[in-house]
Amino acid sequence: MTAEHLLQNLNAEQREAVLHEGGPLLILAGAGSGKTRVITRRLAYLILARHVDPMRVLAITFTNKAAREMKDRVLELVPRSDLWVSTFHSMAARVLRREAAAIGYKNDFTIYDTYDRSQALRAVVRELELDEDVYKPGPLGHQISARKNRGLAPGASDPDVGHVDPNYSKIEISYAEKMKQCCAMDFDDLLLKLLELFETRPEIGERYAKRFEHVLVDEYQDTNPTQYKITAALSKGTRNLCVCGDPDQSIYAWRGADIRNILDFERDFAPVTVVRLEMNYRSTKNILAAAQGVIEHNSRRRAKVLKSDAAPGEKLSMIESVDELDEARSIVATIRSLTGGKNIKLKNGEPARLSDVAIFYRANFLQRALERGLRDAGMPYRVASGLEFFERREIKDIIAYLKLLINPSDNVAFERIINVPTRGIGATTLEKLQNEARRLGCGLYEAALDRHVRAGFAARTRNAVEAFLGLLDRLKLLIDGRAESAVAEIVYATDYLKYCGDLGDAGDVDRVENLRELEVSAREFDTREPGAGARGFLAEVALVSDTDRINGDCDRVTLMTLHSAKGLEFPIVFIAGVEDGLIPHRRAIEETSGTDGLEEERRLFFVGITRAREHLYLTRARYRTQFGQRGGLFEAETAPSRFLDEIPDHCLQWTRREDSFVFKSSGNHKSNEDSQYSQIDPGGQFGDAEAQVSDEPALQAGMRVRHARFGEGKILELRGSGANARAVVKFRSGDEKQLLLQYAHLELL
DNA sequence: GAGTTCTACCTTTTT
DNA sequence: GGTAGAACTC
Repeated sequence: MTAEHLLQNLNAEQREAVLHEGGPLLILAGAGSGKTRVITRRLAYLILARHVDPMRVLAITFTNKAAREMKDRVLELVPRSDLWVSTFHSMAARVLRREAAAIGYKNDFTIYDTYDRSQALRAVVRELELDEDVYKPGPLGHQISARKNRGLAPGASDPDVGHVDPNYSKIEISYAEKMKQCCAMDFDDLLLKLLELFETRPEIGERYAKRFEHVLVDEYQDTNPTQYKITAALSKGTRNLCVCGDPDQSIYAWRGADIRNILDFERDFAPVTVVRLEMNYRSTKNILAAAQGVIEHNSRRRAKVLKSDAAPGEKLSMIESVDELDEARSIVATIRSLTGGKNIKLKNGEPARLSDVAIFYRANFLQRALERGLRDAGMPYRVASGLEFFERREIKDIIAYLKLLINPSDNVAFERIINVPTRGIGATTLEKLQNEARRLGCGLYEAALDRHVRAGFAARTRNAVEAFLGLLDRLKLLIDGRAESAVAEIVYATDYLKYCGDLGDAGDVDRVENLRELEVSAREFDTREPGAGARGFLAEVALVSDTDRINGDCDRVTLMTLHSAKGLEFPIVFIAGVEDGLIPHRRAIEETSGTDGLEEERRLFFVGITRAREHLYLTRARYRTQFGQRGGLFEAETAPSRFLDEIPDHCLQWTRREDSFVFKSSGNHKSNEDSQYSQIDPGGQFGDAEAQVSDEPALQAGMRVRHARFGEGKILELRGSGANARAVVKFRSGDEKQLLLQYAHLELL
């Protein structure tokens, strides 16, 4: 590869961005404008043509997966170029592991995720003897995070609010102390401590600023104030800072991102070269027109129109189905019609495959129904979003062992595993240990190691605790070895597989599977990062999300949230749950002041639309189950998203799936998939009289029935028809419930 | 101290 | 409908 090659197939603006020599550069890259290509070429060009030492280039991405991809793509252009590509968080962790002593931490500090943070906060509230119903760990953590991101010290008063609840201040202070004591940092701490390091030890900051001759930050519209300061600190020396982003794709204000970072970049880093990439190479004209129509409704926005040479392509489809299961089926049916081999060909001339298809949704709970639909239809899929693997109990348990072995001060890990698998150490013993630890001013593990402390326990407890300590002692050797053997040994030595069986629930097979998978990813890590070992594995695992775990080489449909879809593209895209209250999300509108919340929702929808290259389907369920039976089921029909009105009419075709369809389908999913769609009939009433599933006896008022959950009761009244058929039942408990027959599975007595 | 059932809450989005 | 912690029972 020569430098000349790196400039091929670039338009004038892209070329300018690649060639820009030094000094602050702002790349305003519209959706689908070839940003990734520009960035990777630029990095390669720096190395090949300007002979910058790869070691002296720092590139920051939004996710670990993006980091890996960027690194791979640069390696394709320039083999053996050892760039530093990572997220802000892993970059911070990496620097801090090296420099921890300078801010009074040990190198082996633990990284707490949101769950660990909640555990720590729960403990704090308990220690302070405050009301746990008032001070809930989730919201507390959120608030602490928000305050940290605004640069407020623990317990500091908030100039914008004035009065701060003194109990809250106490919690915040104790939490900070606890983190210090456990030698732990949460996600926000990683960034803040890095900044603290740079500020309190300027010579260290300068060393890094000097080391990085070029700094590049991708997705700059989603950086928060702390990240802004880190960026500024790192690029202070050379001023060779290139940031890249799109204000229209800013979707992380809720976690402290500040869109002003990108809007004010020109002012803050003046003089700045600005390159605008506005030629869209990704989507059909129809998709682009829809995206443009939507985003133009944002008032706080610099006008920008994406250009395109593409063909108009197909219209977008809006499919309105009966309920969430029907929605899933409609998606399956559509995918089948697109990918069945003889069917459509994509622009590249290849027939569409399942891996060309992605399904996006606003909230994780939508995933379940979609998955069910796909699974029932036997359609392979993979889920690339949210809390899955690393949130699993068994995974967290094994990781907690690793954490404690590496960082013996980690009280949260200690509490998690002292009795997992169960070994006869209960709440009483733990409480004693906590008291002793407080008295001695040490961690729980250290307290347990003290024989005087253990002397206070009953013989049986003492034995159990000593067995536990012995176990840890034997495992200790593992932390300097390979990640795979550490994981495998912990599972083996704790007899964890047996414990999985003892839990006696339905999930034990999955648990064993998951543990296998953990071993596999440990092995992969060992191969990928030879020498990093168990320590390195733990460090990585703490910052890795599930999104990072998906790999592209299998022929499956991909499911993910709209947020994790950012930066990706697919030939065929479905966005499910395009309903008001979901997109835009109810809480985004309610909780955020003014129109900001709504505008961010609109950007999120825009991000979703612009992921699609050729085919875009929007779907909605007219009735959506939320909170099981209690929620949305009995509420009025969902409303189509208000954003749909913003899509030009000529781009969008509406389709409505009929009600009776669901009933015919009951029990036999296969038959539905090729069932007909019907064109919307504005005047027509769809509800028909076939209220009952054919093989179920007709219900009548007065009949006695049993419900799986509510028990026995009497039908007072029957209402509605079709999918809407309901029974009002008075149960023994005295409760009167309205149940949808379709779901209630009432048993006749 | 362990195991079972009960209850509340949940559903924004993630490093 | 599913989870996680609390309350309750043995």
